[in-house]
Amino acid sequence: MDRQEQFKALIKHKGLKVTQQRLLVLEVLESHHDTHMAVEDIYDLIRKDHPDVGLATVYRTVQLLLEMQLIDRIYLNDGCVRYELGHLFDGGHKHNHHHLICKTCNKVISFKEDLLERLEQQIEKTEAFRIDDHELKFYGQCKECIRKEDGK
Amino acid sequence: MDRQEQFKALIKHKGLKVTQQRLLVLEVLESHHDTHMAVEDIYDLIRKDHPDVGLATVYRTVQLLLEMQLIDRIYLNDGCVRYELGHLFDGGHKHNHHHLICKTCNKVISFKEDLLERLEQQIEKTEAFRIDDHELKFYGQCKECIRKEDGK
DNA sequence: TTCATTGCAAATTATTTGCATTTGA
DNA sequence: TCAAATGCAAATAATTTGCAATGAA
Repeated sequence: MDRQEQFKALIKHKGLKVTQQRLLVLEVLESHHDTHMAVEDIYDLIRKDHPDVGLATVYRTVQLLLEMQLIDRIYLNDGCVRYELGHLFDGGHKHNHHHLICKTCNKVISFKEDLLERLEQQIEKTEAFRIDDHELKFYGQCKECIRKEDGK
Repeated sequence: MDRQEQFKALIKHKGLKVTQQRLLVLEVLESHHDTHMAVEDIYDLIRKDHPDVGLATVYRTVQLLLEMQLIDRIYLNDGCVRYELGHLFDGGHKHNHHHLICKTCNKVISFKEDLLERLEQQIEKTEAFRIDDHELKFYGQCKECIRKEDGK
């Protein structure tokens, strides 16, 4: 069962309807799976082929997908709210938000790494806090920006 | 030199003025150093004793403190923007944002931990990205909420 | 058919800005 | 004195909501 089928099943199971608009939002997020998209970005891409989809619908759909935990909300430090396809679609294994954020060009690089498990275990013990999920951002400079700065 | 003196010196050095309002914002952040405050929270606290300080001034001051890197902006996943006293005031050592966020009661617990250094080194090598700072959030349930849920 | 969903426009919320007035150095 | 800072109100930006029309089951 591919993502779209999975999504349709989930939607129906909730007693909701599978609409063109919902599929479009999902499609856009799927095809930009490597980036982090603001609602306006999603809206603009949908508009190209479907000019009469409303912005409010995109907001509502994003909200819905978020509640269904199919997408994740990301706050980078530029103040913009962005979204990306969530982990449930990646086979349901444990979720990780790992981002390298360049403070010069604002590029965001995602990476996968599971070295935090030991730390989590330690924290669960010392803080008596059950950890379900984590989000880790490193701020610094990407190689392109380091190179440019050196060249000055 | 205490924080306030340090702040006055920095402000003057920039050719800016030490005003009552700026001191008030700093004071509020200092006395709530354990929490993360929204601009409105800061404004409300200041208002109690100084009813004619304007909200716009608080926004402007927070902006200024942020640029001076004296405070840090935090995005929790409830969509609210909050601020806390930054690391420069803690002696200038390397900055860490470590938060445990309870998904049930939204309580935020801060913790200090430097186990990420090895991971940073590895990433600097494999991704060719220079890391200046990081931010780590663990989402889960705090002990109080675990207890309450068990008691149901 | 029937109720969820949509598009639109208006409302709301958070934040910023223009400007006349005030104030710190 | 005099530019920087302030308070207020108006402007802007992001998001949400009310409602009549539309569309999926």
